[in-house]
Amino acid sequence: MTLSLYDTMSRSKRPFAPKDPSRVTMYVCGPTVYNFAHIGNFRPVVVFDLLFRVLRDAYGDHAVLYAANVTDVDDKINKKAADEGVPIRTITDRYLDAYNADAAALGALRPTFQPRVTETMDAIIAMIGDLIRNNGAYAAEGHVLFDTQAFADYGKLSKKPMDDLIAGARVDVAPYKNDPRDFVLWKPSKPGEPEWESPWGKGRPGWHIECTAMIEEALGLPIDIHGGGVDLIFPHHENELAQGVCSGHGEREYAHYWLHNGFLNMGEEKMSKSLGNVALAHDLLKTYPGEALRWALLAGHYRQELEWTDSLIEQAKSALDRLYRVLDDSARFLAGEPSADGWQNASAAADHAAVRAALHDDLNTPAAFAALFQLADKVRAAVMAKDARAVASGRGLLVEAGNLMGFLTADPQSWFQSGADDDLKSRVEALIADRHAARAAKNWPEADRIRGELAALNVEVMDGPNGATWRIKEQP
RNA sequence: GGCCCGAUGGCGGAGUGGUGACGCAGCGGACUGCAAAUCCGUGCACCCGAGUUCGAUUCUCGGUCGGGCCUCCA
Repeated sequence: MTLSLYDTMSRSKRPFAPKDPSRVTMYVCGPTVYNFAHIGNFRPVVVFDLLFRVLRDAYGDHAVLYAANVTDVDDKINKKAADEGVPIRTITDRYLDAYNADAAALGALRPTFQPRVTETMDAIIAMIGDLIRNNGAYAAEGHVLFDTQAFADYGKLSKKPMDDLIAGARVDVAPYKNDPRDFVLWKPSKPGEPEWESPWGKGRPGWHIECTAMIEEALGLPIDIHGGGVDLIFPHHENELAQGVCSGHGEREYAHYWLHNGFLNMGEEKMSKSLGNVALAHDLLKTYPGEALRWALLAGHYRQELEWTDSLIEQAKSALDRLYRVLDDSARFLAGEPSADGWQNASAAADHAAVRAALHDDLNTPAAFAALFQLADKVRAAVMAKDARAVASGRGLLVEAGNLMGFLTADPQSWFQSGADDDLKSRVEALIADRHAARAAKNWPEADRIRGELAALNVEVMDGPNGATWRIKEQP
């Protein structure tokens, strides 16, 4: 089965072929760690995590190398550290930990490499040196600038004609620039800012060169896939590409596939911290299960824009509830049956294959979800038909297909009872036992009174043939 | 101004030149002591105009509307 991916460079969907199937490389631009990241920052995290999983599924876990960088040199970090009166590293470590915790809660696997700018400084300086030697960059007044004239293909990725880059845009025109489009590779630090020794004086790297150098060091150039948000196409990725090619480090190649995810919008407005309509993943995770947020982030195709609303999250939660209910019901049914005999449910296997096929079609998550539901329906039907081997096989396939996407990783019971502590659980179990007794005595008013009491605890009880089950109701 | 993307039912959201995915929500029924869950059934759409075609939501052109980038936001 071929994997097809939409490549921004060619503006078309094309079959994916890694340069070396035993060593598939992917790089995605990661966070600047100066605060908790908002949910929009996690769209690429989840999208490219899904791609990471699909690649591992296709080429083998150890054949895929995924690097996502951490920017830990930045003005906002400096300011935060100054405000709190703590070392910069304290800030970056703190928010990197928080970021990784949030990403994990959203079901993202840890990337193979997570390079930091501060730990890649030698490679950055070396690459700048190579660019100068290759006549791709020049030093001026303590700065080193990339010479955009030196790269004939500059603007190719973003499809921007060179002339238009000056005509319409307000480019920062500095006296030390040969051309307004030239961008900084190295610059002097301001007083009090972190600085590193370099052949061009003490200073710090420009943003774009950091990523190029981190790719080079973590994966080696060229790479198979480079990912990030659409907003990074220009100037960031355009500049990365120029640097990578002109440095001569990748046989004049950089990335074979450029993938870009669409923006996440808050209601009508673009989501950004300056507008104040921030939804931190850290906060959302207190209210919603990580899988529900992950589902919501994958509800639309990754290249489309996505409106982030409460309704979207609730629909995602309800969709997952349905799947977990099938898992729960089928597990209860199977509990009283002999263990599976290895027979395979061919119909369910076809749906399982459809999930993978949908993902291989440029990560068509909505189609994958549809196949997941079809598979779930078959498991449900097998439960109703009391066909134990069909249930066992189908359920296994459902879990496997869900896991491929980073879903259905929880035990169904804990999914429905998430948020309940042991104290609440024992109280609920006691009340359910009481209610069971009342129902056995056909004491309906008492049974309903207890159900009301459970409802007051935000617990919903469901009577089934094998006793009552319960779950935590929707968060208020 | 330049470049790029999008417009599908109450909501989210795929896809296709001709039998109207999928999910959430709604409605009717079954089941249930009543509910919930589940099952059966059901209503609801392809921005506008022109063209190509036997036939267009799907292709082409033109509009309208919305969004993104051109400013170290994923």
